[in-house]
Amino acid sequence: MGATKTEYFTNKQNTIAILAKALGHPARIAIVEYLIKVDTCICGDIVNELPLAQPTVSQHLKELKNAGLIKGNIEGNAICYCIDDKAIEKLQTYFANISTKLTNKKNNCC
Amino acid sequence: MGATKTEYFTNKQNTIAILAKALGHPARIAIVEYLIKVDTCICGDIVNELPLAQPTVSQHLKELKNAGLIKGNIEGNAICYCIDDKAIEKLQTYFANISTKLTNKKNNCC
DNA sequence: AACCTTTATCGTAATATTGCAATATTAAAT
DNA sequence: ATTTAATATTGCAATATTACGATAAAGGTT
Repeated sequence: MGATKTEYFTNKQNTIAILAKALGHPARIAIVEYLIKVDTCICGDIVNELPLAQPTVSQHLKELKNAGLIKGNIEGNAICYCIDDKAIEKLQTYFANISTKLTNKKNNCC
Repeated sequence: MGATKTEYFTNKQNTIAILAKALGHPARIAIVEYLIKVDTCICGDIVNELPLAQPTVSQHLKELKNAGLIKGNIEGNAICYCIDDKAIEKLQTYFANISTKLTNKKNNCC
């Protein structure tokens, strides 16, 4: 075996898991933070920001893109990457929600 | 190779990545959601809530615990699991923060 | 003590991830 | 047309994850 049994879980659970998994690597966190920091789509230059080889960075970008966290537009011979706001918003809403639920908890914890 | 180069990234980036990674599986999302839903520490019974074998659930619980997302107290022959509020709060703050940054963006996107 | 319940660990198979050198692709520049 | 620059893909080795049967450990119950 060894393959995640996605079919046993809800769409929402799978969606959040996919987004979380995509951010489950420091390089991909660093990429997302960089894209937010520069406050614009960035064409080129992401590779130079990371301490990893170009193919490795390309692969991380691909995973972020597959998860829907970033978008990439071809711009000449470069590619322009930006954050996909919707994905971040999904995560923000999700954690704000469960955080609220925790605050309202009776806290009858052992 | 194949081992994550954590030493190349900041502590904060690694911390968020570890938490996100722990939530990067629908079973672990389901466990966290269940712990929040029941609004108390749950002693036993988590295995019955999931469509996975007991050793698999035990392993997922271990990973959530290692990442600091849940706490487990031994209670007789059962174990009492609860959410670790601090970890959820870390994630909530993190995403609220980058979400705000995105909203304030000039949006000079390609 | 013998038994049951609950949870953890071991061992193992299947699969996925991480990282990079080598190479390919694409499009602009000369 | 050739070169240059940016990014992607391929192929591969090392490692990690996912899942579960079998078994162990720990603490109640009878």
